[in-house]
Amino acid sequence: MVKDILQNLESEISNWLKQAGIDTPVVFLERAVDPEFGEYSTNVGMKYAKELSMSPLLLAEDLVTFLADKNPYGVEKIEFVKPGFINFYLTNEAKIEHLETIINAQNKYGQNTLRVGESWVIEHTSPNPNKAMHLGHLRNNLVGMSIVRLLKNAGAEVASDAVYNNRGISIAKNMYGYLAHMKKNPEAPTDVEYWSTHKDEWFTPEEKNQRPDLFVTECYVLGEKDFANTEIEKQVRQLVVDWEAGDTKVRELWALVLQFAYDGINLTLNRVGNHWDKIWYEHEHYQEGKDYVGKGLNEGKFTKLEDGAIISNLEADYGLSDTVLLKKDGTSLYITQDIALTDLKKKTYQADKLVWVVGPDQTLALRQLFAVCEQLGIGKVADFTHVTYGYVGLRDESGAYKKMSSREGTVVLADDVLDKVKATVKARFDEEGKHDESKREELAEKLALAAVKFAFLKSDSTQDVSFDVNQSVDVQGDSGMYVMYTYVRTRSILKKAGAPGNSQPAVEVSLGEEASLVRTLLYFEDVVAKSVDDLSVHHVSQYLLQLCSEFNSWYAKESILDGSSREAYKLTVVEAVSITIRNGLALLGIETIKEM
RNA sequence: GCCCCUAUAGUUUAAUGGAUAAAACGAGAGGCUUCUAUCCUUUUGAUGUGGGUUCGAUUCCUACUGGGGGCACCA
Repeated sequence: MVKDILQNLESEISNWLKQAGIDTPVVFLERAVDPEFGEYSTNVGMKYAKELSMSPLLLAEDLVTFLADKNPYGVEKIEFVKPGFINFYLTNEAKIEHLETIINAQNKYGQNTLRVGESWVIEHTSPNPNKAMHLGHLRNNLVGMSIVRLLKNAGAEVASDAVYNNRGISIAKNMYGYLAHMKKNPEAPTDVEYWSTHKDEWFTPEEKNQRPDLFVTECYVLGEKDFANTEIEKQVRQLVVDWEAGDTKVRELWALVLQFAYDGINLTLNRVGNHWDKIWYEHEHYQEGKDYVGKGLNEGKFTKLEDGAIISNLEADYGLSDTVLLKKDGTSLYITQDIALTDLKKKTYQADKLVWVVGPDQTLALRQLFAVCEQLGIGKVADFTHVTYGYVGLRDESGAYKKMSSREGTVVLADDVLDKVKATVKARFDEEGKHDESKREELAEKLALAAVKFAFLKSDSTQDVSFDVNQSVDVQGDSGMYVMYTYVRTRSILKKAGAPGNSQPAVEVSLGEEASLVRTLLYFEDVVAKSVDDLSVHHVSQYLLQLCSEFNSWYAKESILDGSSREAYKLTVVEAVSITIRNGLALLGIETIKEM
């Protein structure tokens, strides 16, 4: 296998360097940037030249002579070149053997063992219970889920989780908005007591023919507006106090309004294939956070201010600005409950590593949380990772970049974009008269998901992106649609050829037009490994685009089912490409279709 | 004011410190009697500015400029 060939070379190089006097050489063969440099190359010549006081080129030359003498398996040619690179050319047999490796592995191709024995907990997409999911939330989910898949694919134990931050003033605004504005008779009192005995005098989302999350958004917006009125503000704050006191009727109202929100959000999450192993409810553990803060105070790690608030002490050891851990009235803050939750997560899953997939505006808050947890002995900062994802901005007609703003009404909902793409795809099917109605519907939904997911996962998740809704609908070029189309092509060829994988491939050692495609197929596992290291799946997306582009070029030039002696071999190339695309898309959470 | 992130073709995005900075969209030219043209071929065009480290810098350091985010009792 190619893996063994590379490992063998790396260890030979490593041995040579050790003999030459390097204590712990770091050697790895990387993908050569261009076919003219072979399949793999290494820069050890330049890297260790100074330490060995040799010229890089001479070092490379000596090393190549040494390696050539070993006559390593699977290697056609080794050369040293200009600044001091060493290039490795694999034999055609080795490359073709790799195709069989792919076909034998099928769905397992691309799996690795990089994180075996590790236990990870990934928090992502904790829903905001007063909003329907917009593009920012969607990005959070797609990034979070792809990290979960990458780590599982790398052999780790992974739990994904979310927190329902379901207490506090904003929920109370929802509740008030509901009481005040969703009653059927405007004359009815805005009152919890009255509501509790006249519940059917209030609208449900069904009765308003509205999705429950949009219904809640409306409650929130109206409640927020009313909050400006000091009389109403008092009532809303009273709701929080009554909730804390455990008032049954207020709790009932609270549960009802929250359920609307979560039901609605889950419609979107289920659509995109979200999964959580565990949902934490803030109201179940926020009290425990106070105990941790009290413990830290007793141990002298935190400071009590004159007004009674408890503050962190992070300046000296962490260079971080301090934050309040407990309010002067003794009530908890976001960070208070997160301390308890972090400990809970670690204990529940015996987790080695915890990841928070959260927006960049939380960076400081999370660094403070990590540091405080370390001070309390809950875990080490090095084992906590904040994976941020950049903002999703919009582009207006003039091409200017703008943040989404609920105040300006420019928030784009996840479902709206999916629906728009779906409609475009569907219209195309209708036009072409392909498939029956239900098939069109099914394919259009899957393609819309593929297009939108790919659009988000093809670039580095930490970068801000600007999202052009119209461009997302225009599904050409570097897109999920392109990759899917290519996959469908491979399936179509394999289908026409008959059952794939049955005939023993004729190993044809001369490579033709497909040479660069076969070469690219070598790198999938390297790309996946890099994605695991970076916790970002975009390397896989970029790789798939390149693979598809090369496949399509070959496809345009050469007829595959030509009845020639090379046909069986060409089919193995097609099948290897097909499997690689399918497995790559699976890492992106994109389900393939066989026809379109 | 202080802290963090960020700057690549006209636009949207790639590039473990490595070789000629890679694609797509847009604009121009061409290609289906064929395994699905949602495709292919081709032309065009970029590392914000000044220093530094290095054999080698889009990548690391530094200053400046522009953009975004954050800064104690909100979440």
